[in-house]
Amino acid sequence: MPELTARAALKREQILEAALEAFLENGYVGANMDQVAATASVSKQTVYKQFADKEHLFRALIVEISDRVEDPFAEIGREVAEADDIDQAVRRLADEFVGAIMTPSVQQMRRLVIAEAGRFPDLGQEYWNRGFGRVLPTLATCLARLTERGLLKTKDPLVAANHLAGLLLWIPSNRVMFFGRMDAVTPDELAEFTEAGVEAFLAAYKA
Amino acid sequence: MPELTARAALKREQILEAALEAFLENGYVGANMDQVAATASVSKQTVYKQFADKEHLFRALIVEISDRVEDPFAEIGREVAEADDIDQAVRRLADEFVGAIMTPSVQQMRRLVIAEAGRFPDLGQEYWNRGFGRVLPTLATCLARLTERGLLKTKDPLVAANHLAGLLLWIPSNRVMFFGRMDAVTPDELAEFTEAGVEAFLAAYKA
DNA sequence: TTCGCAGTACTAGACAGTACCGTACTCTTA
DNA sequence: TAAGAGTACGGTACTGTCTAGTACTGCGAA
Repeated sequence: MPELTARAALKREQILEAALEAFLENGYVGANMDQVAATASVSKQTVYKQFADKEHLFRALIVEISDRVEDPFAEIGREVAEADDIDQAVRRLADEFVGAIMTPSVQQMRRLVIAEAGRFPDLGQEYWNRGFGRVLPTLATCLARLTERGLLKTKDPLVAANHLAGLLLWIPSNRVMFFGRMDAVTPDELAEFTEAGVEAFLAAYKA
Repeated sequence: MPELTARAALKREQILEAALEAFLENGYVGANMDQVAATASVSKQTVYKQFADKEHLFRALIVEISDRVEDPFAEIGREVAEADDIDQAVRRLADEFVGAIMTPSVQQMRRLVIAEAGRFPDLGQEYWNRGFGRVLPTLATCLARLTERGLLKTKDPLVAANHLAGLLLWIPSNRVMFFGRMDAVTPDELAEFTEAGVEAFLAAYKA
């Protein structure tokens, strides 16, 4: 990546933001470069100066976004790992987890990446590795510590982390994916699903 | 639907088959009607005689496919519901379930429908209702019977069915969705995931 | 003056959908 | 059996539209 002037970097941000909107709405093939330039309040020349072509723009966007995935569980995971009330601890973990994942922006990106995984398999893998691939081990570390402290019994903490994710997210995530709308799951339902998932997880893994 | 001659019905099948291939490969926008006609060994005229336009073809395809989803669990569910060894019963159920869902054709359709759920939300819903929406209650009925017989303890069998699905499918399904290739999960891994999921389910729900 | 960019016009190609022609099959009538 | 009418279809060419990417012009800031 060559050095960019502050001005150019700003334009770049605008373009990426506009591209995100366009790709989310219409997919890779359906997105329109004229539209991207217009939404970014930038000329096409500027777009093509920063990104060689549509594909490069798309790839840069996915990488950029997946880099943004800050791991919000590093801190929470550490806290929860030292809690004494295991029911409350898992419930807290689950709430934070579901709250972070069942977000419009995350779900939309998820749908976009899945949609284009046939065209760009490497991007799907990259997004996975940088997204879930970073969060799950954090979760697992937390579960491992709780196991160490005798509050849980997990044979393989990473598997347990995946099971927690599956119990919590399978229903609402599928609903959002297939129905194409975030409001396919109401906050009340989400809370119910979460509670049911927590109970099942505790039943399976509480020491 | 007007009556079709045997001849026309055959053409229709050829077209749908070709369309399936094209849409799976390139998505809705990327699929090419010339290509569809060519693959079906049919003229464009014939395509447009049977289907008003690209959108109608796509909709017909999705409905057709989701109608084909025969419920293979009606029988197996009944058998398993009367089994005496609960570990073996759940394991059997899980194997059949995973075997039926983690299939190239099912996974590809799933990816296609999710990819186009933004453009055709009603189709996503339809596919869901006719696919999982039919299989899950069957599973739930089976779990309910096992609960009745004192082998499991499920508060809400439908929730339990969803939990079983989440435990079994979350990992491999995500892998396939994001990596865009079926071979993102080897049969060995799939067997491991299934076994781990069964154990977690039994730990949570065994009476 | 020079550089970067907005605005716009342009090029080349792709593709949905239509039109038309010639052929082959089917069904009717004698 | 034969002829003729109607119909489905393959093949192909065509139209209109859309869009990725390029080129050019003029303007405003350093």
